[in-house]
Amino acid sequence: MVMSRVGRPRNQTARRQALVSAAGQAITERGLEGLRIKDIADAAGVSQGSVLYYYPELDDLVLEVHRGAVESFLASRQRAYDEAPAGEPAARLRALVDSGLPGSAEDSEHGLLYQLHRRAGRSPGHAELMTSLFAREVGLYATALEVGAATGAFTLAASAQDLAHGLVALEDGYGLHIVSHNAAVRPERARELVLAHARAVTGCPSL
Amino acid sequence: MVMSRVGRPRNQTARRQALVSAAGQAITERGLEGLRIKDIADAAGVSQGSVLYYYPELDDLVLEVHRGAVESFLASRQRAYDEAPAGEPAARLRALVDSGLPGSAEDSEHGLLYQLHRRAGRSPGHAELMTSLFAREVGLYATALEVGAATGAFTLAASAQDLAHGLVALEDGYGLHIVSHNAAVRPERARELVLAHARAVTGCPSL
DNA sequence: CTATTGTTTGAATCTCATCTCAAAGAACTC
DNA sequence: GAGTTCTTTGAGATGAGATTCAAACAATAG
Repeated sequence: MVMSRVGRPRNQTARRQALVSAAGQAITERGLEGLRIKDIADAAGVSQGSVLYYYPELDDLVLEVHRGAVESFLASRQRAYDEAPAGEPAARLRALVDSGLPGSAEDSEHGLLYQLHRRAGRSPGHAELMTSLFAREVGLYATALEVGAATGAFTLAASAQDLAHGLVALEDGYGLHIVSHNAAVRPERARELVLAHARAVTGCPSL
Repeated sequence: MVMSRVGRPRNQTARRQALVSAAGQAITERGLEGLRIKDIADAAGVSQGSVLYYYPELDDLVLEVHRGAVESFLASRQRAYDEAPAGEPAARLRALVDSGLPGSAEDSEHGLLYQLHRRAGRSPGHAELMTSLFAREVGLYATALEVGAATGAFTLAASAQDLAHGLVALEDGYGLHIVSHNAAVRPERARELVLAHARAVTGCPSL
């Protein structure tokens, strides 16, 4: 007798995706600390019971939100890089810098990411996501730097890896202050300072 | 008739100080999200009622914890700077870098600070503290850089202010990853990279 | 000492979000 | 259509923590 395929295997993945999106919205609005099942349910237009049906452990849902935010952020940076003219390493590096800093204190994409990163200190899963994000951002920068060095546009002051590390860390530092409403770190100024640093380590004046 | 000075004006400030210290401990142990009045009371060795007696608004207490953490952190950096040999700008700068990075993922002083900084996005009071901390750290670095430039030990690649900004942001970026358990950012490596950056912008090989 | 006000406590109460669950509804197989 | 499983709901149980409060206690003035 065959284990027959019966019943109602609907669009679990679609529902889950909707819940992840709704949870991201709820976190953006009320913060990670004040996150309530009700908010997620409301944002998704379903009942509280449904949320629990798909995610008996809320932490799993939050982890999915983090994963989604990381992937979408990386995709948007990759896109920014790809859309800049391939023949101009400086333009591509600039595109990376622009895509890596929050545009304002209320930038919701960056805001959500920083919120979720907070959990990394206490949750290995979140730490892993943050580690992966960092490594892939470093990879993006390292590629951009190496291409520039290969074409002669850049003269690297150290290994592409190390410089890429520094750029990502610098970005993260400024980004943290921007989303934290540090009045002394205006987005435009942060952008200038990161670019100045990039200029210094690549020896490329046109940055 | 004189408004007579009667009653029991005891050591309110001492009690408050004790509560602030206890709250800092509780936050370190359980995180800002999981902070319970009971934890604070236990850490301070008093009843829950006493905590509310002094801080009807828990937020006020948390803000005091933040203020205390900022002041003590700045004092320790100032001390590190002062204790390094006054005649050696490179040594003083190195001392600043060392005091600005968490020694490990479990560094409780840095961990507490990053925890508290999280509130800055939603609370003006916390944002102000973070802004003040940043400005004063920039001041420390700027002084160190200017002294070095004045004595000829450093050749600054840009204004001391801008370079100091960059150093603090870099530190914060690495610090964030360290306390977040990003496995790719080891404290020792972060220290090396910050020093390399300092070396690059000061032109001082002995850093 | 006594009155007065500051301090502390712990138990009772309130609040609010999570968790549980039985029943209703929906899609799919046969 | 009948049977089966998946899905959704909402109301009530549960529970953790905040808040209230009256009573006990302490220190100081006079």
